[in-house]
Amino acid sequence: MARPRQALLTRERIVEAASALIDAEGLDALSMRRLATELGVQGPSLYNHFATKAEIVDAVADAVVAQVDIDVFGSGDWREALRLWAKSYHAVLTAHPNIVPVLATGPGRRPAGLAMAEAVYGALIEAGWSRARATHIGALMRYLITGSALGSFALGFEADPDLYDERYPHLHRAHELAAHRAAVDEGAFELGLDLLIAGLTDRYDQGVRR
Amino acid sequence: MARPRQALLTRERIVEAASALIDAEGLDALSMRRLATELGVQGPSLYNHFATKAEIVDAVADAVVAQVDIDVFGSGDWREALRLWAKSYHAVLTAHPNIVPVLATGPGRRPAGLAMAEAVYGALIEAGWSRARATHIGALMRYLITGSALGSFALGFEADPDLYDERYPHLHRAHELAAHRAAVDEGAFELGLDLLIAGLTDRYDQGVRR
DNA sequence: CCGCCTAAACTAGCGGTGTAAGTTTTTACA
DNA sequence: TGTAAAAACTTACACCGCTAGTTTAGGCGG
Repeated sequence: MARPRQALLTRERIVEAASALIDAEGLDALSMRRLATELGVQGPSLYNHFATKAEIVDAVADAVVAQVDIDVFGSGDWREALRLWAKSYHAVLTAHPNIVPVLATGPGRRPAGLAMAEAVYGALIEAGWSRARATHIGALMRYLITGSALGSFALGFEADPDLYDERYPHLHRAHELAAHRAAVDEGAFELGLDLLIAGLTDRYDQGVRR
Repeated sequence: MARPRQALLTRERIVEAASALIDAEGLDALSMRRLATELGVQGPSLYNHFATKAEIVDAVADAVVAQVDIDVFGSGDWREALRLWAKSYHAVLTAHPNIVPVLATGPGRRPAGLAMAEAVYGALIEAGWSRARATHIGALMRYLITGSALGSFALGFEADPDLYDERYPHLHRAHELAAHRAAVDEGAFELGLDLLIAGLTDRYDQGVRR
C-alpha cells in the first residue's frame, strides 16, 4: 500500500489506541509494532506522525493529566482548592495507574502538566505563601499523589501467606492486604491529605508562610 | 572457554556490578550482555547464577533497602524512630535514585524490604495504633519517601527558559529549579515529614489511634 | 585412582524491540 | 500540468531477554 486516499492514522487516533493499550496491558505491552497492528497498519508508519515512541507515551501522559480538574483554583479558599485538586488528580491516576511512572518525574515539556503546575503554584503564591514554600508545597503534593498512585501499597505485599513466616511476626496478616486494596490505599491517601492540609492551615493561620 | 578453574562469577559480584551500572547509567542501561561484559564474561553465563534479569534487579533493590537503618525502632519514642527511619530511608534512596522505581511497588518477596515493613509496622502497633491506622501510616510514609525519591521535583522542570512563556506566568522562574535541586527537594521532604509527624502526634496525644 | 556428575563457562539462535532508509503512490498546490 | 509533500509500505540494523546444546574443570563415590 502506498499513500491512501484517506489517511489511516492521525495523532489523535494513535494516542487513543496507545492509551487504551497502556490502560489494558501496561506500559511494557506498548510496542510500536503492536500499536500499529492495533491500528491496522505496519510499525514504522507511526513515525510519519510521531518522531519517537517516547513522544507517543508523553502524549498519552499529557492526555491523562489534562483530565485533572484545575478550575478549582479559580476561586475561593486555597485549602479547599488544594484538597479538591488533589482528589481529582488522585482519582484520575487511580483510573490510569499504568501511566503514572511517566508522570511521576515531572511535567517536562507536556503542556497539560505545565498548566497544572502553573495553576497550583499560582494559587499558592496568591494565597500569600513565599515562592520557596509554594514550591515545597507543590512538590509535597506531587510526592503524595504520585507516590500513592505509583504502586498500590496493598498490592506491594504478595498474597502468599507462606511468605510471612516467623521472621516477620507482625506481618502475619499481610497476605490479606491485597484483598482490601482499595480501603487501604484510599485510607492512607485520605489520611495524608488531611494531615498535610491541616498542618499547612495551622502554619498559615499563625502567619508562618515561608 | 569451558568451566574455569576458579569461578569467574558469584551472585555477589553480579549484584555489585549491576548496582554500579544502575547507579551510574540508570535502569535502562542494565542489559544482560552489558552486565556480562562488565564482568568479563558472555551474556548467557549470568543465567548460571540468576534465573532471570528481574531476579538480579530485585537483588540490587534489596541490597539498597538493606542499607536503611531500622535499628532506630528498637527503643524510645515511636515518633522519633519514625523520623529517623524516614531520614535514613530517604538518604539511601537519594544516593541510589535509579533503583527507586523498583522499590516503589512494595517489598514483594525481598527479605530486606519485608524486614523493614515488619520493623515499621511492629513499632506502630506497639505504640498503640490500630492495625488499620498503622497500615495507613506505613503506606503514607512510603508514599512520601518513594514519591520524593522517584523524581526530583526540581529536575522535573526543564532548564530551558523559553519553555515557560506567557502561558505560564507564575512559572517564569521554573527554569532555575534544576540549579537548586537539592534545596528544593530536601525542603519539600522535610516539610512533609514535619507536617505528617506533627499531625500524627496531635491525634495520638488526643487518644485518636484508629 | 578412575570414571561420572555437576558447575560454569561457551556459541548459536529465536523472536522481539526501536528506528533508519528508501520506495511507492496519492494529494495539494504553483 | 508538473512537482513536492504526505503517508503508507518493505527492508534492515543493532540490540534485547532468554533457551538450547556444547565443552571442560573440579569434586566425589566405588
